[in-house]
Amino acid sequence: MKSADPDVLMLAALADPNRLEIVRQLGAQPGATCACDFTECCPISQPTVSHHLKVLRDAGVVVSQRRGTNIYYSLAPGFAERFRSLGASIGGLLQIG
Amino acid sequence: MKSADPDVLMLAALADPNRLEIVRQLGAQPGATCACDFTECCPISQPTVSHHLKVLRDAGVVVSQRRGTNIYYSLAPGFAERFRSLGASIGGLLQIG
DNA sequence: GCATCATATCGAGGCATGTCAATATAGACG
DNA sequence: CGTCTATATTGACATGCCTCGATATGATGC
Repeated sequence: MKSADPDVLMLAALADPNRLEIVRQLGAQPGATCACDFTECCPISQPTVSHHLKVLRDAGVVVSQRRGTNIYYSLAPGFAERFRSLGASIGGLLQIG
Repeated sequence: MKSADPDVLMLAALADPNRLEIVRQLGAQPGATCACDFTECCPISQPTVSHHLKVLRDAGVVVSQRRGTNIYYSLAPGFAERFRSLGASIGGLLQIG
């Protein structure tokens, strides 16, 4: 069943309420966000947050960066472009305006 | 866990290889496509195609229209816009170009 | 080295989802 | 009405995913 398609992987990564909330928070903040902050935004435990971050990382949605003990996450460069071009490839003929 | 968020619903609907293929085919073709044509594009049975089409319909991704015995599907009007605005709400600050 | 904090991994439980065969519904045409 | 084609629904099974508690890893400071 494993879909090797990176587009499906990206969509699946976003298709979870908690992960979408994480990604939205990352998009709303200018810099990077500490992983510890996500335990507050979502009603899930720390291991679950870590799991979701791994899914997002594997899908190429976010990137991580160590800073001392903490690990900071931010949207992957080129993610917005990837999302946009996927939308164009899907509904290309309908983008009238 | 039922996510009432329509964005999550839309993303989940697209996050399946066969459904994404169906949606891509709908986006690539100018008019509407007969449901019977999707049994060729994907290696799945007719009931499964019908199930996927229902998921896409429930998520507001596609719309159906009866024409005699056949049922024709096309991308829902406003889907492209919905997808685009979701991308903007996620990666808004990163859309530099 | 040892204690501590932050994050990741492991293992398991429970629910959702994709898939199919079988059957039902709906329309078209005699 | 009966038959045929096209699509949807049902029921069942297998697999996958989200979640957690427990534990491991990794970095810091004493």
